[in-house]
Amino acid sequence: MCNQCNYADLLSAAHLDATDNRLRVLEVIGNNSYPLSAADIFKTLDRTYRINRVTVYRILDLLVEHELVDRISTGGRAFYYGMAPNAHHHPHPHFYCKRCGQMDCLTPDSLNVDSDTLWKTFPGRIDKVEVRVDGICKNCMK
Amino acid sequence: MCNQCNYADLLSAAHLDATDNRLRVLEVIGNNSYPLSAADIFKTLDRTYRINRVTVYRILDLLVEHELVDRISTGGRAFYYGMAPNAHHHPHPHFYCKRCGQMDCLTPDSLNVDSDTLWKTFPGRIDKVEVRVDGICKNCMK
DNA sequence: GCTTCAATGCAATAGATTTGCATCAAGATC
DNA sequence: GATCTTGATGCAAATCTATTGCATTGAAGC
Repeated sequence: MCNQCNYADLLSAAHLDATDNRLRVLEVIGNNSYPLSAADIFKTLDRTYRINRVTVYRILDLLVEHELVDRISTGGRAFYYGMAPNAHHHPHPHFYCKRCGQMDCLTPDSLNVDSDTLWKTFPGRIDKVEVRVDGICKNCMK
Repeated sequence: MCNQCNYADLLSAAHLDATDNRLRVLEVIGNNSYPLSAADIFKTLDRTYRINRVTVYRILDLLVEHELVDRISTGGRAFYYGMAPNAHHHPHPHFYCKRCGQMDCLTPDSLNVDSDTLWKTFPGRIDKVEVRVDGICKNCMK
């Protein structure tokens, strides 16, 4: 849950019009404490405002392209979406439960990843380093 | 390319019959220097021996389940498959080029990941830590 | 020889995402 | 004010990847 991000500002800083749909998608992602799938986001929005599934996908693509939102791969088939790193959101690893499909955010320092050397020496362009822990969550262990 | 793994031994150590198809799938994965998609593996095999796509998927599931093969997520839609960590294969991060879809192995120490604390303190079961670097590869940069 | 069972093939289906094309509304232009 | 343009959206169909259900086959055990 983020009380610090102003979603309209984020959009305009990325030179994107702040349409109702874009704001709503961004709010759903930003107000959630863990990443969501496109289907989750669609379902959440569609309960209140009628919106098309494809519109959600297109907005997600746009937000990812403009680096407002992070597309996170899971151990499953669907991508999950969370806020991209910015002033209020630091990069952090995720935990994916392969039993229930829930994805959680781990604290930025729960895993210590030193990628400095790679960034300096890699013969290509690095956009991001994704760290994901797979396993079974506490709830599913019971 | 692995000259050290004996695939029949790996299978029997996992209590799996060493059928021709299983051996071939394992060989394709083990003899390749970077992870392959199920479609890649299928195409490679089907050129020489007629095999069904579903059989490839089923063998991959089996090998992943028995931890002979690692299912690796990419920044794209398909999973890629590489040898699971064993005596001759150490865990290592991967690089995924989002332009050409090629996935490369990075050296185990190109990124320094310290996950000891997490393994000790995490309130659930951890199966693996996947580290993936996304970007554009040297070739696609030209 | 007969039974059993795992491995495989084939066809159909599922799930996530993308594409093509139509529509609509807000501005810009005349 | 009428027209043109453009970006955002909706809807239907297609695509890609993976999975499921059911039939077949072939070797091992009896």
